[in-house]
Amino acid sequence: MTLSDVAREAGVSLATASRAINGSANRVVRADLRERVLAAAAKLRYSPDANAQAMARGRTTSIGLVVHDIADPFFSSIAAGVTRAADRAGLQVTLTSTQHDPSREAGLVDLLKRQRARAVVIAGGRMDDEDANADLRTALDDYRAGGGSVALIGQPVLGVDTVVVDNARGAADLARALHGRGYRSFAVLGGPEQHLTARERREAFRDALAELGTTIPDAWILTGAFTHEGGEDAMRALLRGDDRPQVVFAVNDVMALGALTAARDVGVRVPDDIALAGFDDISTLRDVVPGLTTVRVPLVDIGIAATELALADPSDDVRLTHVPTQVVLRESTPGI
Amino acid sequence: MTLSDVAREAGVSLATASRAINGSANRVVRADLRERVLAAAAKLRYSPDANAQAMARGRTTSIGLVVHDIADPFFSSIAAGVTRAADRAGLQVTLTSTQHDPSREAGLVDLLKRQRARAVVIAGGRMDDEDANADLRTALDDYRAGGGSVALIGQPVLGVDTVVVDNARGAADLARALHGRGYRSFAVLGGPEQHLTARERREAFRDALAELGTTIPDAWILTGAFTHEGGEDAMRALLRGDDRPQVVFAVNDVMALGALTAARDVGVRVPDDIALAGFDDISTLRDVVPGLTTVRVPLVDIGIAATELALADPSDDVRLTHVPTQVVLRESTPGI
DNA sequence: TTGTAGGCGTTATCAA
DNA sequence: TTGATAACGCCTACAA
Repeated sequence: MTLSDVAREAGVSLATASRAINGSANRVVRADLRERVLAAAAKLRYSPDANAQAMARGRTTSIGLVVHDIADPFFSSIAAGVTRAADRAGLQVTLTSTQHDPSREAGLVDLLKRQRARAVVIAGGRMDDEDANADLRTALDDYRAGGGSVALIGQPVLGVDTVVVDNARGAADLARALHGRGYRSFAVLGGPEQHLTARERREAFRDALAELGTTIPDAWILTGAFTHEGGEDAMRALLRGDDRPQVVFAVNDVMALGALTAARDVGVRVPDDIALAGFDDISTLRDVVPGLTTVRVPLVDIGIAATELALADPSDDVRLTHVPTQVVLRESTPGI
Repeated sequence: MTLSDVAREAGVSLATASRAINGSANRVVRADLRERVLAAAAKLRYSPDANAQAMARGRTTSIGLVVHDIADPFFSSIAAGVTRAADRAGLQVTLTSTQHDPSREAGLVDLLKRQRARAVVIAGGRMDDEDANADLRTALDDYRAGGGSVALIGQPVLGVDTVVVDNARGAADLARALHGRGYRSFAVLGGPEQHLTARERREAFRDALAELGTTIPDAWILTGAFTHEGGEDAMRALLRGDDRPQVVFAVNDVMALGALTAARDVGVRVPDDIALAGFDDISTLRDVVPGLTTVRVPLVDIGIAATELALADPSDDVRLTHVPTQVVLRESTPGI
């Protein structure tokens, strides 16, 4: 079962067996000996102990991933990218989830540090809340002090390498595209006040419209949770008003889908009575009718990019990988 | 950084430091010493090395999960259950993916064996193909010989503990429910010929109808991939025919959604022109219109159940956890 | 209750 | 090229 058994069976020393099996760089084993070792290993069904190897080598072969909810298509697509990139690099992925509680991120990083994961990818967007970020920052500094590397997906606010989604550009492009289709009155389901991704999209959308001479009334910039339910609630609140915008922009697709549910519930038709747009282009949209206008974010690629960033040679300065977005116009915003 | 450092800092032996920090069962450390050790650990920002602990203890704290595609809502929901159960048990999840290639399962189990994962959960259904299963069976036997435990989700064909979904019952219930709504002509998008889950659903559906005196013509039992595209292709083929059934049963929701796409493409309305039903009740359905009739499979619970099964005390005989299913009638099958 | 020391399975250094 | 042997960081009899 152990390498010693293999060595004995092959009649060589432990060291030789080790070299024969992992093909250590400069050290070469005579062909016939290697054959014997390999044969012995096969015969004994030897399986190297990754933990022991990790100890001896001083590094593991695993990379950690932190998400809020793996069942959310946003995160599961990113996870698909991470697993693919890790696989290519010969690494395993340790999946951890906050179960929607951002304050657990720091604890998960600590956990991953104990595993001595080589790198960690954190997939949730940041909040504009120094206290909330402080714990995570400490955990990350700690982790990096131990030799681990980190990549964030979202905003580069923690001094570590980050895959930055061009939210502002995407939201502005979307605003212009909708304006181009003739819309002149807008509402925004804006997500949590302090959620940076939500904020970037919200504000860029508003500002781009302002440049075109269209103002969104404050009452039509609603806040709420970054979830399906959050979108649903916000939409319901919006539709309770006397007046109604021509088009609603939800700062992510999941919220937009919640808004769609709410609209249907109260008998408001999309896009006949009100148009709707989201952000992310999650895979779920493939099956949604009417097709939802959105801004495509290449989620799988982002997972890959983050993994590669985290696995790259350490660098002194903070690296940023910018990811472009692309407006995708569909039936939910046919135009006026 | 290491426990020795902590021990030195606290002025105690390595053993005492170890006991103070992990609170080893029967051995008790005097309060003041424990305090000192804990203080030293905190001061030095000590983080136990999980790999070293694993070596010394002879067991790791991780559990492996094998899926075909983490971005598929079916698997990501199961993964959510697995992570939740693992979290509760104080374990980490190592996520591995075959990227849709079932023949990679055996290799992933070998990998997990090298990691000395405590338990492995395999989430893909089995095929009726002894050759294909042989490799996996060998890998699993090997893994279990090394002390690992396994839980399968699907069919109990490999001699290991399995979470068994009552596919036959669900499909039969669905058949009866549709028959009860007045449908008398049916087609089945049946998935891969040898895929056991697909087969169970397909055959039980057909048999239940036969008992009610309704026969499905062979030409209307189509095979194809177990995917969105598979459903789309099969539906397209079906709709090319001169005649058309009243209702189509796709053996899983992802295929049903593909079928929906195909129907829309060729201008066939669901449910006005043709009714449609799926199986699984994946979370995506929440946002699909018309609401898709399906058979609910509690995916998150299955993930939890499989994890608990894999973590349970070893047993000599094969354990099966049966999971009930439930027909959910929605607008896609309003009845005749 | 505390400390000493051996062992977990590999890798890697250093002689031979 | 091969083989002893000392790490790697921790746990746990066994002794004190």
